[in-house]
Amino acid sequence: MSFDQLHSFVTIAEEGALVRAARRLHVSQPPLTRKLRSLEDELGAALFERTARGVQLTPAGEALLPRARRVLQEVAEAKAAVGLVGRGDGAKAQLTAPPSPRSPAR
Amino acid sequence: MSFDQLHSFVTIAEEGALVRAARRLHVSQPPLTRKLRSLEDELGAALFERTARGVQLTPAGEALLPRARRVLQEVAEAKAAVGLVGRGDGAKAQLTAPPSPRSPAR
DNA sequence: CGCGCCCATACCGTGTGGGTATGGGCGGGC
DNA sequence: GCCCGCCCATACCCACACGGTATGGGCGCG
Repeated sequence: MSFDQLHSFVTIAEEGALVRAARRLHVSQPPLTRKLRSLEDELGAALFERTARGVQLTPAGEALLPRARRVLQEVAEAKAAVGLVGRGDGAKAQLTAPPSPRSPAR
Repeated sequence: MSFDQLHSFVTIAEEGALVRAARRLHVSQPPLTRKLRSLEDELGAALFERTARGVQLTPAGEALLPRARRVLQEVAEAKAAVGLVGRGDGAKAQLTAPPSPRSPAR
């Protein structure tokens, strides 16, 4: 699985149609069909019902959607945190101890 | 970025050496070198210091490590949730409303 | 001083991902 | 009833990325 797949999934869910999501993601529709298919395949469950007017979330899809959003957001935060620390800003040094549930003393 | 990259990063951090991580991940060492390099490149910061004895986390790497672990765990939970719902288990239907920030579920 | 451990690079083959072109189904307008 | 537009699926092709093997260079330790 990749973040890209999750991002595609979220966008498809928001747009309600593959073609619209494809336009918003600046890709063409066939790759999206494949990506979604591979994701469903990997998860072992259909995430959308295909209709003539677009797609609609299945229960499995609705279960995944909020989690996918959360994951994507956390990744973005992680990137930002690393960026701050990595570029050597002393003032942000405390970010090295992130707001994680429990800090596993490595 | 991919989950695979994050997983590799975490394993490298735990093992303290690319070769050991490679063995544990059932891949060879060169791909790991590249994967790590591409991750560092994408983040714009070095995550490890390379030494003759292995690798050592930089501040940026230490900032990323717990976040990476968290992301990976959330992905695993998302997969599990979809699996339960998708295979049509009515009893787990309430999983469609996922547990907020973090659940000590597991 | 040699040996072992570890990371980096070079090179190659395969697999995956994206793009274009095309087909089929369904609903709405006339 | 027919035509047109929208949308998803498939087939085919090409390029990039990923993984593996082989090899080189650096450093610490006995």
